[in-house]
Amino acid sequence: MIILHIDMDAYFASVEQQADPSLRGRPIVVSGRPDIHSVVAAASREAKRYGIRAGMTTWEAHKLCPHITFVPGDPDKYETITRRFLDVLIDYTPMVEVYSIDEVFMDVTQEVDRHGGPLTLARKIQQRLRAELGAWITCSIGIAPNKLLAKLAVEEAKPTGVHWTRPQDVAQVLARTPVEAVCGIGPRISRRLAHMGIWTLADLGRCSEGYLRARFGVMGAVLALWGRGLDPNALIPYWKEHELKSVGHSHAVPAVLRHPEGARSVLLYLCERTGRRLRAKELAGRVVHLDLRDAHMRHRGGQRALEVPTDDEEIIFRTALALADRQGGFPEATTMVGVRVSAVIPRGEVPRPLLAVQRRRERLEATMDCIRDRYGEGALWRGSVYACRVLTQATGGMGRQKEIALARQAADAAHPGSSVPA
DNA sequence: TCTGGGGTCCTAGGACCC
DNA sequence: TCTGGGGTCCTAGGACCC
Repeated sequence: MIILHIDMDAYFASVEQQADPSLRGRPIVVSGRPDIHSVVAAASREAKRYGIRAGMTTWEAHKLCPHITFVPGDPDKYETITRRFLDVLIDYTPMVEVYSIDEVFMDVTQEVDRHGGPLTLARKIQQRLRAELGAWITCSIGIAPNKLLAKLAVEEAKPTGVHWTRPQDVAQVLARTPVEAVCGIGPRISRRLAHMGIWTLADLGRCSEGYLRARFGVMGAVLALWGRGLDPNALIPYWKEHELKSVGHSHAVPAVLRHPEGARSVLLYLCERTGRRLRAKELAGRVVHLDLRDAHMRHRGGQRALEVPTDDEEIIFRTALALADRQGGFPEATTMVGVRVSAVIPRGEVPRPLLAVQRRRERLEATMDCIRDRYGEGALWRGSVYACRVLTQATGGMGRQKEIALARQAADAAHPGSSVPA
């Protein structure tokens, strides 16, 4: 089998540089929202020269390179470009797996001979992508007998290169690859393995499956295969796409809203977004999950199953509030709020609500969706959400105590009772 | 100056039913 | 008077990915 792993180089940053010539050749960082301390989603190759890496806080990036340009991320733009490069790849074979927004696997076993071998095919693909997307958007390609080894091979190819791991090279790769380099082995598992004296994939390969199973359960069986350079995960072509399992949103809470009332408004906003996205995808979910994080980075939350799957933001919000209450309310300084709806099924399979009040709300939500589809997400706001937004944007330079007092007032005014503010 | 936002999958205990 | 085992659902929590 011949598998390609295609990984776009510094993807979000390259897309921004391609779109805006004034950003080309400059150190730039694509990050989240400007109103909170965020993390680096992508660093341009120029930024990487300063030691800036994805996952770093924007504050660290600024320290490493004071003249860095921060660009707010634009997920829609990246998705559009991803569609375009998928169109190119599908031209070569339908056996394309979309692994993430900037990574794909291709099974080109049937195609390589026609294209003059794996290396020639990989280079052809790179040239095609460059021609279609622009010279600033480049990719690296790893070639190997399976997905596990192809993903390892692409690391050797970066940036902009091609690396082929042939079957006769596998033993060497296993001997030099540390376990934590494998996708699926995180800090926790690699620490446990280190305690057992296992550092490389080859070390792992010398363990019996039974030994690993006894210690890692189901994961042990997978580890045993990885240690021998085998991959139990077959390529899943894009046309066999698995269905979405859950939909949710989470937000770091801006400093001015880090009190229970502020967190409550953020939660309402996130429930709104989640309901809207469920409706857009014509899905409804039966289990609501809440996640709250306090100033010490401790998480609390919970989940609750509903009787009937829903796409109604008010039901999601009320359920999430009940979960928060069960935990003793919101932490005094809530730094993150997240809500997620899982156990989703197609909307059409959900029985119609019997209550008139619920049907009325459905119509209201459908109308709000229409308005936002037509005039943008900012066309409609609930009072309390809008108050928080204004506050977040307008409090720069104000004293911290005054900010908090103002935020409390705004939140109190917007939702005095327990019902959802309009 | 503390550390984003979108997901998936696994484990384990308890309730409940047959 | 004491009591098995399997299946399914719910909840909590953790690990990991890009």
